[in-house]
Amino acid sequence: MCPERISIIVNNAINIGKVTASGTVGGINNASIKVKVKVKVKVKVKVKIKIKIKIKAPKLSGKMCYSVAYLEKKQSRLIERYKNMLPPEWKDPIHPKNKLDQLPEYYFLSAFTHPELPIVTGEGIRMKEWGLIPFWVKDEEKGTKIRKGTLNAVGETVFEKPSYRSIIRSKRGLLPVSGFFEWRDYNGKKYPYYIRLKDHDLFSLACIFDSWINKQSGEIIESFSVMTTPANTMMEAIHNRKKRMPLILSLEKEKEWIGNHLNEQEVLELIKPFDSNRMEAYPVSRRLNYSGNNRNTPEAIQKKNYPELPVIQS
DNA sequence: CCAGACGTTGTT
DNA sequence: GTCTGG
DNA sequence: CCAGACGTTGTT
DNA sequence: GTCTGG
Repeated sequence: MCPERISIIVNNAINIGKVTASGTVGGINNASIKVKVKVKVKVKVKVKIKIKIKIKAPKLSGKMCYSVAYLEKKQSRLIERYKNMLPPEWKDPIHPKNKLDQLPEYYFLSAFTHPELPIVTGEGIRMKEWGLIPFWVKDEEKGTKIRKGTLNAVGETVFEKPSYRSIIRSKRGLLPVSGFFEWRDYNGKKYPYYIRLKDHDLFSLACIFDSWINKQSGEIIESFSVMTTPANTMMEAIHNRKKRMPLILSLEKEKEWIGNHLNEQEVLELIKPFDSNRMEAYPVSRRLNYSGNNRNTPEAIQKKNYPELPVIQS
């Protein structure tokens, strides 16, 4: 129940002590507690002590999804892929609303550059920037700051976080990708892996999105965050102590996710690791480790053999 | 009451 | 170790 | 996530 | 916008 040791420092024997300690608390590993102590001296010997204890559960830490490949150039293919969940007018690929025809192929895109990508929503496919700016952000400076940390949204806590808790109920979307990248830490070296589905088709990363209005300029920024969930066995093997992966939705679940009649429980039901058996992964060039390089080249998804690296199976 | 945070990751 | 930039 | 920097002064 | 800490 109690941390292994707590030290209390009392200043001048009158008031204060503020202590932090960590250990196992109530069965929670690595929980940290903050103890605030108020001491009132009554007589020479008698002391009244007030202790307030706050237990903070450890953060769910996670490895994440910060880079993807998007290799589908043709908007018609994209629309075809998602047509059973798009509004009727979207079933016609030449409808004037469709302005996605200039999409290049993206071999490697880093979320940290806030790329603009097509997001499938209940209203259709809309371009949005990666790195969510919550609607309540006051100014551009704050928005720039906050979006560096909203590239991903932890599935288990998404109904609690101020940045996400309201939009998770109504603004859910899909980021179509060809694959994504994760780094494996082996003998102190970082090896990037390209991960995709065995069928090599486009698949969907679940995301949530928001609109932000710049009050100064009137500009509207549409942005999104990719959901994450605990890793499946393959993603765990790509090691990294983090044990997380992006939320991949199966074909059947895609439509449900972007629909607007799910309650909290039903949304949480969808936030589950994807089946390892349907995924594959292989190492790629360590050139991807350097953001100074132009990483958006076909080499990014080319398999590279590292003799020292044990193979990972799905 | 007001001011400030609001996110992710990382680590021994 | 910890922060910043990509 | 990764790599790379990590200080001060002066100036417009 | 809404919660937390002071």
